[in-house]
Amino acid sequence: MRRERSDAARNRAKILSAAERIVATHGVEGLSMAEVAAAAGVGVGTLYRRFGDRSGLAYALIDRREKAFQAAFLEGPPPLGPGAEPAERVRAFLRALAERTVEQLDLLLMAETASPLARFGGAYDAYHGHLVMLIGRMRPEAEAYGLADALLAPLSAELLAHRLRRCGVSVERITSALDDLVSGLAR
Amino acid sequence: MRRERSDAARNRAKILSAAERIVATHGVEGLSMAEVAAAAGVGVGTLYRRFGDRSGLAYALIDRREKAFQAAFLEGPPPLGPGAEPAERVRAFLRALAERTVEQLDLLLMAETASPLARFGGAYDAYHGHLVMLIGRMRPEAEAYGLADALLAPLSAELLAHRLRRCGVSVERITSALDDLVSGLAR
DNA sequence: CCTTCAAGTGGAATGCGTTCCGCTTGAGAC
DNA sequence: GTCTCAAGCGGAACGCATTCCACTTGAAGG
Repeated sequence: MRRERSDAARNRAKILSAAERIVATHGVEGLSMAEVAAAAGVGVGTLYRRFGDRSGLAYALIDRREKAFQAAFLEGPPPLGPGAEPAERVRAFLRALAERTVEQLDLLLMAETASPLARFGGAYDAYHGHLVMLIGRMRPEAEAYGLADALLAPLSAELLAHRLRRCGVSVERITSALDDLVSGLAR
Repeated sequence: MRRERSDAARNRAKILSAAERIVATHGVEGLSMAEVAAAAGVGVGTLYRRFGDRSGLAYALIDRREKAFQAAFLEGPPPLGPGAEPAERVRAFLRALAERTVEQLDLLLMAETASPLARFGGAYDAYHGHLVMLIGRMRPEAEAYGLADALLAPLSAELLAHRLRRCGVSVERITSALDDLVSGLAR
């Protein structure tokens, strides 16, 4: 596939900065496609050509931090990156993921609402693969595939939002429960 | 709150049977509010008065089986109901939940898409409470609250749909991985 | 019966995500 | 420089969930 045309790249940038501005001033609720298009000075058709749909736009807004996060656990310094013990890496990963999810909670909720299965096949599978690898090193005989889901699924934006906002549970409590679970596996 | 008026009850029944008919013939995608209203011979306003929104209608369709399921694990015969060992009850519960979720997968996906936080505060919390109770009996010192989420979250309709339909994983594999996790806890 | 009125009703109106399609333009080929 | 055309563009049109509100009615009290 050919490289993006220069006017298209310019529009992509205009759209993203308009969207960021809108989120900053009116929150995620204010992020309607027509609104963003108007603020960016383009037609709505252009938004859809560039980002596919509403959730695609949301993921694009999330993307920069996401890339940094993936780089950190794949090749960054320990305890997140290679070099530390597998169990420690798993704990560090889950804590970092929880933190990142909370930071971007509104955008993630919006993205998942707009298109609920989009997160699988994207970031989720990358996290899952990473955990399967680490769990395999901790306990080669374990059912790493299912265990990885048991560690990841409780950190979905939706469940996290519920626990934090409606049950008044702290992130620390959630991550420390997962820590316990990992320690149980490591033994 | 007063009892439902007789015409209202009649309309509720008409709407539910129309909705069931539509799901049976055109699948969940065909279940639009206008469609259901027309098939039931009522106005859309009536649908909203009775069921709140699209996801409310979906949960109403799920409800009958849901009630039977809740009765089964709360007061039915072992191993699901009281009488069996806690660990065995947890395993039976998770297997039954997975089965029920798969059976109603399309409706559940639709309901969660339409209003993603609605499932918490409803059935999810009931399941969670049940598991917290059982885990507390298995291991009083454990972080039952977080563990319950780690057992439940992997059975969300969305993750299950992904694993079954896109990854080709079987339900048996998913539930047996959870079985292992529970056995690890029971030790 | 008759009166009263909260509960219930229907369907037009609204808002928003998404699609469609005829027009425009960047950029490679000659 | 000019030709060509795939890529890109804008915004009208569409479908669908949801809201709104003026009208109707079941049923309780007198």
